[in-house]
Amino acid sequence: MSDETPQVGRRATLTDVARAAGVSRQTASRVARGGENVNARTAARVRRAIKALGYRPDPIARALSTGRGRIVGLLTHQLTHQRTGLGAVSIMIGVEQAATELGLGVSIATFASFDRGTVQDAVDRLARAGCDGVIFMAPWVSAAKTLRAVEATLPMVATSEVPEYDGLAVHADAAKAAGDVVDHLVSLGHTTVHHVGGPPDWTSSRLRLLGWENALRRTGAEVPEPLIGDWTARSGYEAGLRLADDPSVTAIFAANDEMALGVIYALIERGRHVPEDVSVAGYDDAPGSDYLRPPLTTIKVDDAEHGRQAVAQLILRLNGEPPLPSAVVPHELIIRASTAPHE
Amino acid sequence: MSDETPQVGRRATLTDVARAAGVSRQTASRVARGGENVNARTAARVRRAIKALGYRPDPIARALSTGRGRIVGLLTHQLTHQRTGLGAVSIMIGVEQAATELGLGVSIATFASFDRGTVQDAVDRLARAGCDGVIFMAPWVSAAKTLRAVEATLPMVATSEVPEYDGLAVHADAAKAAGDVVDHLVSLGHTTVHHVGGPPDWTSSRLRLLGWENALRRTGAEVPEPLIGDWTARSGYEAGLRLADDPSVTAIFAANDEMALGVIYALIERGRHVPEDVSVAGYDDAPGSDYLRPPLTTIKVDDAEHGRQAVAQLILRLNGEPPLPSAVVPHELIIRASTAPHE
DNA sequence: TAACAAGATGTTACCGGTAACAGCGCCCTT
DNA sequence: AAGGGCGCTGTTACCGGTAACATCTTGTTA
Repeated sequence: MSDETPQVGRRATLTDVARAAGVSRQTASRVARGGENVNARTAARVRRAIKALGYRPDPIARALSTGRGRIVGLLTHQLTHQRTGLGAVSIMIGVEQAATELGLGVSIATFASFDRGTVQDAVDRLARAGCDGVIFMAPWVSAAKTLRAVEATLPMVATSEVPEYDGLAVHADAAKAAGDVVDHLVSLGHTTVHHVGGPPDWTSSRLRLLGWENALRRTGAEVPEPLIGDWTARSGYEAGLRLADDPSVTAIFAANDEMALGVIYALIERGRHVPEDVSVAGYDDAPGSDYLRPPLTTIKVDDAEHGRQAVAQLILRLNGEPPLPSAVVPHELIIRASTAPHE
Repeated sequence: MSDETPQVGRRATLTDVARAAGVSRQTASRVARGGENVNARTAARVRRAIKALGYRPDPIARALSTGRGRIVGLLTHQLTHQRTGLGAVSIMIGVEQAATELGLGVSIATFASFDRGTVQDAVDRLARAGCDGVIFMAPWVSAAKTLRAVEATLPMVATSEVPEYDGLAVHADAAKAAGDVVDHLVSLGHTTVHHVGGPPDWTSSRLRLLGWENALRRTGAEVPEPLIGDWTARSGYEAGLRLADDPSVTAIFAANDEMALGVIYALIERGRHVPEDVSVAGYDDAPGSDYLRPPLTTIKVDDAEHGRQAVAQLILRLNGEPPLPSAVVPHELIIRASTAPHE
């Protein structure tokens, strides 16, 4: 094994390359980055040396020198339940895929509570870690101030719509999706649709509720008082108990699949059949929702694509280019057996 | 606003602190790190300057200088379904919590397929990003070689047991957990327990199957041929169809909740009641499994704790200290209505 | 043919830390 | 009183890159 075998011993540096190619470090650096203003013959020689030595630039040194780390920060919270969990991990994977494709690293920071200080700590960690920009999974409604504070620290893209915040955000059109669910149920002959919403301080709750309400209004249907859950099946169950004994309830839209599960449980427990007596729809297309009894009508969003689009927007932002106008993640209404014609 | 207001303008550096305190940069550095061999009075002066200027060390510069990045790498794959998805995100959160507590950053890299090259690329990315060590979520059986390759690049802790790999790993005792399920079913009067396993190249499949088999053997029960699924509810459904018509089947243990869902769907479709005719148990305690009909008996593992323990082991490893012997994540059998006495 | 622009390369300094070593004062030995 | 060790502090160099500027060729133009 010769001294120059790649991967053995100390990693090759630019200085090694320069020496091997008989040029200055600076010239080697120029070639390594793309070779502007370098003679073709020289460049070829340097490239040969790079290959022979297995040289790869050290991102840390580069970051120190340029002040830019070529790292995307991922800021997310620690709730582990369904809504956040599975969607979040898919978004993360999308982010990582897109970032890697662009040669960027990904650092993560999480926060346990939604208050300003905690979040700011997390952003600071990312900033100090050399992140050039942040993708912020900020799911709660009153995040506007926090978002502005984060944006002041680092360029940012949010992964949800946030009221009173007009910075960059990539998101699915949750209100439209909720409207699709309502339209579907109305078209099945239901005169109105009841709603079991998520916690009011969550953006997704708010938008799903809004979309539900607007769609009902649009069709001229009565808008019943919504019930509020906390995303868990148990809270869905409790809401379901309250709806089960009201014979005018024939269609229920739960803001996520888990709560839909609880709703169905309660309905059945009270002797009402799904979907014969009551149609139930969810949101998220959680794994397994196709083999519930009955299989659940729900909304599916491509979360990985969500993550990829967020990175795309962030990169444009970092390069000072105008954002893509099309940054809305597509959704799809998946109709299954939990919703059926009324009467 | 004075020049010294923290957070305004350029971040304070060690040089700024040194100048403000009237000492050399080196002394300032010593104090910033803990103040060995520094006069108490001097140290106090430096600390005051640090506070006044809002100085915080730059991890990048430190990493360049020391060669250690104070970053934990998180290596995981891109499958988004249940088993990986939700468990993975919880482990990640645990990792991030523990790392943050220790003042470490977290970088992630994902890989799309299990082949050596792809995984090695991902580790390399982490290595170049300044990670000191890696937590590797390597869920497949034949990973031993890959693990050794990763370990050769960076100190590593795996989050699953891997056959023929004797490096550090933190994991739940999946075989024991599977045994607990079987024991529970046997104690209910079932003469044997059928199994719907996950893909054979997954460690968790293998261990759950092994634990199931051993427990049956131990109790002297017959060991029926296991059926193999792919973690999805659909595959559980298909397995369920094959078991449904065999009257000797009275208890089924599925290797995850999603497949259990499919199994139950098939059984009911074929007119067999759960749990009256057939008991079904799953694994994972997926959100909502408490409001399935019937609520699902399953195994719950504290994934966040899993992540925390992995970090703890990694840190010991990095410091050259002996690993904790107790690195087994506890699990819990959760008994619900999907399992019932036989006869 | 002198002047000058553009291309190619090298030199120097710097990013913000840390390590290694040198120097200085002081107290304690002997 | 000289020597030695210790506590504290400063100096210098280095980590692996990049930016800014200087220098030296060329080829082009007036």
